[in-house]
Amino acid sequence: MARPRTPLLNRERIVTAALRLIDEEGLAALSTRRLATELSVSGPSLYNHFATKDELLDAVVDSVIGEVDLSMFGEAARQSDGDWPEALRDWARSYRAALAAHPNIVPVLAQGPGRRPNALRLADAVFGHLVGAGWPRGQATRIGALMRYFVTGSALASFAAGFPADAEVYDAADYPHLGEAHRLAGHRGAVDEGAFETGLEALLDGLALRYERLAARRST
Amino acid sequence: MARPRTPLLNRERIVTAALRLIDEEGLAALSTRRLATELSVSGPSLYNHFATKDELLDAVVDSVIGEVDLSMFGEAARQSDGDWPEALRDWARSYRAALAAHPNIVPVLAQGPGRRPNALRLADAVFGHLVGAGWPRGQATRIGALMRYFVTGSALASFAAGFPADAEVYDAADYPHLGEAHRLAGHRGAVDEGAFETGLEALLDGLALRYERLAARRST
DNA sequence: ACCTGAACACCGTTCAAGT
DNA sequence: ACCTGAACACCGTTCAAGT
Repeated sequence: MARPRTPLLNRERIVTAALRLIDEEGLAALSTRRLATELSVSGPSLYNHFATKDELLDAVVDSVIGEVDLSMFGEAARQSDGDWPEALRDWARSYRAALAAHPNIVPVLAQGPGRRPNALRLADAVFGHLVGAGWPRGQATRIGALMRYFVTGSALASFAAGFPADAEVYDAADYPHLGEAHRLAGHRGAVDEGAFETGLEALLDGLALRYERLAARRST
Repeated sequence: MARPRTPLLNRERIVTAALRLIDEEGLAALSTRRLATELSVSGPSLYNHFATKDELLDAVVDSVIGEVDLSMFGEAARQSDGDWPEALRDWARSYRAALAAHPNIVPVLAQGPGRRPNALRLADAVFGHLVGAGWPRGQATRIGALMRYFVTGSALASFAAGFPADAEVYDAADYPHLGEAHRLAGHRGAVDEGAFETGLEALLDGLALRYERLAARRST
């Protein structure tokens, strides 16, 4: 065939197929040869669109981050300083939802923004909003970091599904308190969602406490 | 050579060498052939000690979890109900330290305990202590989950090191608030440690608030 | 410019053969 | 029981050749 009149591939088609493969069969299932087969081309064809597999993975990761809603950090939203917990809450939920839809790529994404535009935009929006709300820059950095820790950790894997549904695993002599652990996997959605929401609200309450202390110190 | 009089390998030697390879060159660098070369044997030799590469990885993961201190959950420590935040704080620090020493294996470990004894022991100790301190079982499960979310997220990768040290990356037109982000990587330890400690204390404060509400409801 | 097949240095794993 | 070399079906990537 050689070069066709209209190209068979483009970056977007490749990224979409790669993400689907990662979602359905895991990160390890994404090989350039397998992906090429999926796209009905030969293995080396991909190298006309991405220099390396790593560059392709970068594009996949940034497309996932692009799904995170940042609108709550816009100018219109920043009317009053006290709004930051609401913004952070809405953002964290959207962030988690975007990542949890593609858990197998989270370990790559968690390495940080690197030079990926969508990831840098996200970091910029969060940091800018917190500083605008009155947080000192050093604190704003830490809050951005700890929120990423919590969200990536909660999207990386289901807590409930990490416990085998087989009751035989939990020998009462070895694990006296895990007698019901085999039932966790059956309530996967509720357990994981509940843990995320409890953690998020606890974090926001704890941060609000620190924000009040800051304000009190400033007014003296 | 064939079978030597004293075995060349055992599971412990293999696990130690595998963890070193993962730490120094990343999870992708761990191949059975490479590991065998490192141990001065041929590739297939490893299969006398582990059925698959996955089984070997499981052993590596559990050896890392085995480093987490659980002594704060012992009988002696559970004198009074109000002690749970201190125990949780000490445990979270030890948990994070153990994982952050081997960040490249965290994605594997974050999949949950599976059938790994040390991981199950850890889950059992945390859950048992929280229930013993008066938390309802459902809440105790969520707290165990959210703590794992936060700790694995914070050990998975450095937040600071995720931002390239190259100032050119942060074009002011695109990222108006990231003008200093290139300096983050230089303060890697302080930023990551600070974010973890801030997040941990905020979480514990937020949870203490909920614990008080629980106690208030019970006494009415 | 964009695709192909052939080739290189790798993988995980199986298996028969050795002691 | 524990190691070996040979073999199988895979990898990521390069490159010359085609249109």
